[in-house]
Amino acid sequence: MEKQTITIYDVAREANVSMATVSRVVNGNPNVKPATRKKVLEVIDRLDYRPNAVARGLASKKTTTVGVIIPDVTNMFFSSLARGIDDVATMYKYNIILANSDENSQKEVQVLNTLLAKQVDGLIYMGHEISDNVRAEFSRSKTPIVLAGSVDPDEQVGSVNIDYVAAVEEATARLIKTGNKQVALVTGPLTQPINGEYRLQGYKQALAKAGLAYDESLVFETEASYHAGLGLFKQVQKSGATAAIAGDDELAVGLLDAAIDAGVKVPTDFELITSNNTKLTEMARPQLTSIDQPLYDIGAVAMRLLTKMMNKEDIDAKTVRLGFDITARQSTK
Amino acid sequence: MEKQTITIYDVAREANVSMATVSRVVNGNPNVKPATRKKVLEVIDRLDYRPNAVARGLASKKTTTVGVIIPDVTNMFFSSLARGIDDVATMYKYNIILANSDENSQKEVQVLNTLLAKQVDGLIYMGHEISDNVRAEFSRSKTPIVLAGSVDPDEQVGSVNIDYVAAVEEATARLIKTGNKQVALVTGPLTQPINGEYRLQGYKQALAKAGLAYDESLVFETEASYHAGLGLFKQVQKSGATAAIAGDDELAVGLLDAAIDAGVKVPTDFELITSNNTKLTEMARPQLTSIDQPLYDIGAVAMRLLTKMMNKEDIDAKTVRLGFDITARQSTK
DNA sequence: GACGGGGTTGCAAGCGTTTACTGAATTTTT
DNA sequence: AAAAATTCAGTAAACGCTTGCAACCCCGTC
Repeated sequence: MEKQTITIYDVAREANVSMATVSRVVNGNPNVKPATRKKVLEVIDRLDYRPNAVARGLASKKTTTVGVIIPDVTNMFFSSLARGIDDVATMYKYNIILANSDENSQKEVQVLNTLLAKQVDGLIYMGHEISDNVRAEFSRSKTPIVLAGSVDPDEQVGSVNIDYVAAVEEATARLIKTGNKQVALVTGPLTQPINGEYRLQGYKQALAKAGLAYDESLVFETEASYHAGLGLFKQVQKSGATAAIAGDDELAVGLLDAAIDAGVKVPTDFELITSNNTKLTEMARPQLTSIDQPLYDIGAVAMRLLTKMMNKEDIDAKTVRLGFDITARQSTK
Repeated sequence: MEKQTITIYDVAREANVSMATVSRVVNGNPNVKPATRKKVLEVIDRLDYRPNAVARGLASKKTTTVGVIIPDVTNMFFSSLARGIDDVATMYKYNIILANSDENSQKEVQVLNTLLAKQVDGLIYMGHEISDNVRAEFSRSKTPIVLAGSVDPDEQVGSVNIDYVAAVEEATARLIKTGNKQVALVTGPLTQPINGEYRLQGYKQALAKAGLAYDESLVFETEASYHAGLGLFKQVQKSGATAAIAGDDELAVGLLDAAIDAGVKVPTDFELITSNNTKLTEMARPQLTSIDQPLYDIGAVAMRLLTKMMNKEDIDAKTVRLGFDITARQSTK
């Protein structure tokens, strides 16, 4: 004897009204006499009725669920964004289907399809590189999509981020101002626009403005991970650089730890600025000076933007650029 | 002119078969002649048909979606579990609805209800304390539930974790062996069974076996956060403790950083063992010795267990206890 | 006291699939 | 070669809810 799930019919019967009426009170439709509403509400409460969201979704063509594609929840950068996303999603009564992609375009396409099959009302994409396949899916689908913390040269979909060019330029300038003639740029793959186009450009601009020549051997392309940083420091040091901009916090901590392990004093002998201002920057010793992009807010704003799109409200701008700061800590003079 | 979404009917018509047949091929039902299957598949491909998961869910009463309640994605401990969960979920064709609860029982109940309304096939709960409200919802619902990385004295639902008593006992013993007469235990709220019952018990057992008296003033109850650790170190030091067991990695890093900031040498003057072996333990300097609970695996196994429950397979044990280790690093002698 | 209307409520048609059940076609038995 | 068993495919009834439309009730009006 399974406990029979109770439906809108059961409520209707018990309350002596039609299911349409029950549906109306459940949905807050004003066309219900207060007395009736009260009666129905009581029955709902008594029967512990809980509307079946799947049936609702089928009938209304809205699932109040959005898909979120994330490279890796375990990465603070993305989990911070995710937290912002989830909080405003909750605020607007949406739920989030979270799917890890490992930045693997095949998985991304795969995930994108199951998400669309599940009829999500919207989609938030995080990741540093939008492959052609993914881009194709984006333009084919008419589901609203917003990029969070990602840049995309062709602005097909919504997106929220900061001005990475300006941020890196400012950070680099700062390092130059404290006397560093050779500043290294250490980032993830240059194929990712955020690195290969934006950060690199900001870096070059700062150099140019300071009258310094651009030296390719000071640009290090690696994986954005702690271990990559740890392993790369020696080379960075060998290049003659006395300071570095890191494109990722874990990467920066790796660099920092390697410096410490090698007996290099930070910031005295080597200065370091990182990019994401996650908790890690505070936890490191010395604490890391960082470009402060408001991760949580980026996620939050992205989700907010998405709600507007799902609501078909007018959007003033499909891409929102949030402000950034540079938080000075102990890894710079 | 909106692009009309195409349904199973469209496919059926184009392929000159009934929708039932299309449904069969989509679901891999063997009762379809190969030739027919091929024909249908071609049409599906040509029309770019994608089965509507919501309709499927309604008809089949399965959503291939599981709910995951997490205190905070931003916390490495939980995000590591989440990653394990998502990976095996994906492996078994499930998706995950992720909801942050902030360990707030009101939010938890709230979330639990929307998750159940969405007809998730199963539920994974993370959190250190199961409030009575939540427990009540658990026993009322007939949806399979598994706790990941959480302990619950009354074993109503499935759960996957390690033997926290033994782990802390071993860690404490280790600290005692290296000569510490006064070992502090620094954890989150003692109201959480994992702290107030398990860890504390393990701690006491180690003390007892070493013939040391239990001293309440060496037990510190705080919030499991970096800042809490940072602020608490002075008190810990004042208590006379020369070593500590921390119940959380961020907390431990806080303690460690405060020690460094105060000029206390770790491990020479103060030894520290933490509990979760997240990436943080490697990133800290000195690196943190830690109880090594296999977070990813706990998540993975929890999800695996859940799939079995959803499948109504026989379960040998509702609660599985994974092994643990103690990874020695630089914060202990 | 018949009439016009707004406020309420019920009816019933979907929403896009799954899945008994049935029936026809084909193959296997005997 | 007829009977029995299989295979393959179609019919139609759910699944639980939303929603346009129609019907009804109750007032205030004239």
